[in-house]
Amino acid sequence: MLAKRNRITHGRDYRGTVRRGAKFVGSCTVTYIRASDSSSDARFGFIVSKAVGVAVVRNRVRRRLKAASFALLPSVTPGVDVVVRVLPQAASQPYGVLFEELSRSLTKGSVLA
RNA sequence: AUGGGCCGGCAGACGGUCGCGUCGUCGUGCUCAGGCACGAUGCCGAGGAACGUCCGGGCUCCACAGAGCAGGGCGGUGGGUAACACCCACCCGGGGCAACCCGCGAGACAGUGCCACAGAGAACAGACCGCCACGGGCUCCGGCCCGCGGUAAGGGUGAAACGGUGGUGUAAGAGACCACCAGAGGCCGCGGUGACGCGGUCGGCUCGGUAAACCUCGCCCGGAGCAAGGUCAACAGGAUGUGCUAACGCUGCUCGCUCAGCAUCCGGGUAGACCGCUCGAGGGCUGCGGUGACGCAGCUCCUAGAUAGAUGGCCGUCACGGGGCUUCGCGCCCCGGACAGAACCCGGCGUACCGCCGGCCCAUUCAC
Repeated sequence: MLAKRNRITHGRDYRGTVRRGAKFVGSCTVTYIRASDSSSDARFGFIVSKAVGVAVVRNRVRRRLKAASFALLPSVTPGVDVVVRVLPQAASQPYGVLFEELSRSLTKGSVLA
C-alpha cells in the first residue's frame, strides 16, 4: 500500500502526466511517466474505468497495482509521476502478472534503478 | 421417510509477514502561539443486500397571509409508524387435497369512448340455417318453390349471444305464465369498530366487459438538495479616512481632481483547507401491554468516517461443500466459496446471490 504522499491527489497532476508524459503500452495497462519535482518522492496514480468491471473488481485491481507500486517504490527515481491506466483485460489477472507488467513499463521508462 | 409451505439466522475461522485510513498517547524538529511535519505505539476500520436510487422521512437553504386551479401520487376495512406506495390483522375474489400463496382490490344505473378475428347479429342486439301460420303456384299427393309475416326453443361463430332445468301454453314459440335453482337490487332483523357476513322479505328485475381509456369521487403533496449549507486565509474589486512624491488643470498660489502606500469596513465566489460528519425515529437483554405489526419501562453498549477516495497485497494451517481413489482408517488427491464496496443519516421496496444451519406447520406412506 502507498502512503498519501506517494499518491497523485489532484486532477491537474493526472492531466499533466497523461498529456505530456512518456507512454508505455502493456497487455493490460497503459503507463504514463513524467518527471516533476525531483525534491519530492515518486508518486503513483491509477485510472480504472467502469469498463474494467463493477466496483469490487475495480477496487481489487487498483489495490493490487498499489501493492506492486509499493514493492517497487524503493527502486524508483524520486520526483517522477506515474499514472497507470487499467485496461479491461486486467480484471482477471493475478498479482504476479500485474507486478511483472508494471516493473517492465517502469524499466522501459528508465526510472527503475 | 418422501414431497411441500412458512419464519428466523449465518455469509468461513485462526495465524504469519509487508502495508493503508481516522482517532488517542509518546518522542523529535519547526513555530510567539494556535498548530504543522516526521517517527514509534494502541484501539477501531464495509453489507445483507453497503447495490438500483423507486418511494417515505430527518437535516439544510430558499419561498410562503389564506384558498383555489394546474400537475403528480395513493385507493377494500381497521390498526402500526416520524412518514410511506411499507408492515400487521381482517374482508372479498382467485389457486391449492392441505399448510399456505396470489391481487397496481374506489366508482361502469354522471356522462363519453372502445370491444380485434370469427359470426346473421357485440349493447336499450340479432332472422343466416331452422321452426310455424297465411296467400299463390307446381305435384309422382310424400311434399317442393315463391311472396309476406311470426318466432330467440334448436344449429353454427366467439373470450362473451341478454339467466338455468322441468312444465303450462301456443300455429310455432317466448318469464308470456308456474315451480325449483342461480344472480343483481330495494327493505327489515341479527352479528361485527368496520370492510362485510348470516337470515327473512318484495317485485319476474335478469341489467355484458373495459377506468394500467377519457373521466368522476375521496385523501395526500411548496421547491431544491451534503456538489445542501456554513467558516477561513490568500487574491480581483468597491467605499471611507489619511497622505509622500511626480504629472495634469488654473495667469500664479491655496483648494480641488487623478495616483503609489497604509488603516478600517463592505463584498465576489473558482481551485484549496476546515466545519457539516456521525449518538441515532441507534443496537442488545429482561419485563409488561397487544392476536400481530408495534408500543412502554428498566438495565446496558458506543461499533467506519475516506475525499483521485483507507478498510488491503502475499502466504500458511484448520474446518465446510462437491467429485475421485479407497489396503474402507473420513485416510489421500483434485476442485470450489456466490452476489457484491460505505460517501449526510434513517425507515421501506425492488433486484443480484455459491451454499449452510435452526424452528414450526401440511399432505402421503410405514411402524408402534
